[in-house]
Amino acid sequence: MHTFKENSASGSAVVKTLQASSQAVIRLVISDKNWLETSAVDQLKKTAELPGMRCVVGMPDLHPGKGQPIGAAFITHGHIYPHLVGSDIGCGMGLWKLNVSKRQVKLDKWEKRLVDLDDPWKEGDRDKWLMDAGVVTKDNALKSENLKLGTIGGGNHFAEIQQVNEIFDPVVLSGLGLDKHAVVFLAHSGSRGLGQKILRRYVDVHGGQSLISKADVNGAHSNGQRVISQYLQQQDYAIRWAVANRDLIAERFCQRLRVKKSALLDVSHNSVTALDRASLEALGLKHTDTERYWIHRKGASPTDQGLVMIPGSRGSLSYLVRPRISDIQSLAAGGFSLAHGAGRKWKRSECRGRLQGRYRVRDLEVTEMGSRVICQQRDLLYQEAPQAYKNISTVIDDLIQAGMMDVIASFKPIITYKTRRK
DNA sequence: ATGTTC
Repeated sequence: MHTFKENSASGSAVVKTLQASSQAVIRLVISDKNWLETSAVDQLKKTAELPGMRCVVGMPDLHPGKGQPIGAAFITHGHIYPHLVGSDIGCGMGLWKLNVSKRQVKLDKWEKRLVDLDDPWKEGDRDKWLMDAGVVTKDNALKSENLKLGTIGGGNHFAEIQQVNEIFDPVVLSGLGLDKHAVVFLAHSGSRGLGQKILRRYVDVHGGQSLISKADVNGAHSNGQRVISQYLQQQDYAIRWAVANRDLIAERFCQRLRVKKSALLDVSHNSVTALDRASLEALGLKHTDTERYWIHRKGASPTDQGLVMIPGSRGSLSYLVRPRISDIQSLAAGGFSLAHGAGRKWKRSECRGRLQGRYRVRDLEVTEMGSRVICQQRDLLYQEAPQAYKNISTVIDDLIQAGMMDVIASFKPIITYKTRRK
């Protein structure tokens, strides 16, 4: 059991400082009523020991990952760690408004129309789609990944048709053109094999080591500046590729459903970016010209990109939220990041054993909310069952209590698409 | 998370 010291500076009982001394501050935006695995905290502490690390913050959806935890923000000075961003560079949430109302959705008919969406997009030119989106590269090895553009992928990725459930801020919601009858499309996907290829290039050479941005560093990392700008350039390409990917996923679904879409937001939760001066000041850090401060987000949404969609598990509500930019001190205490979802509670490997005695495949294909889940992979269906995830309302509550955001509206799933591949 | 593979 851990004992936490309250962070009196932030004035919040949710934000807890685990470690304030030594080189890096460790904080958790996690209340006592939230589920938290010890191994995730151990992983967080381990990353705090990396050279150049200044601040690590666990989000309310923090859970263990492969070496480093998922649902966290990592602030470094002078160092970039590609492996902290992970292989799915640019993974995130895209949200669109559909030009239909909830009563126009015919469940059976729509479900039947959602076919041939796992294979590469053949109805159009993938390279042209990227070109039109301004996503171009001369790197032929990266171009070869374009085959998968417009596909969702596996794991926790999904596409979901949702309806408005509850409205908390009618003014902001109507500003988006949404009312209580609105239907939206949410895509959670990333850069597929592209991000993995980019990460591999750096891990093969540097392992878990950082790329050092220090301009005048000597010795082994004297080419650090060049390596770091290469990584950032490739990362930027992967992020923009992932945005175009989510847009094509939405386009393919809309063509099947014979509806029109209009974009509402697209926010990535896996990336590394430089911290701006105002953020540094809020953290009490000094701005320097020779070395930058970097924020790595792994399963954490940024608070400086406007509205954010935080989905629950499949079969629970998703929340459209607005970061409280007027309270920069609370945002700083929370690592300028929000949760990216509910967060796993159980390991993938243990879900089937825990659930298959109580739930049959048919029980999981229709959720307690009455929504449909299209997932023809039995193991994945169990791995992604709502029971395998934390309670999203606790995650949302923790972020509100931390003073970091306000909820605009909640959304209820109608159809979740995972895969038709057996 | 992904692509490849026993």
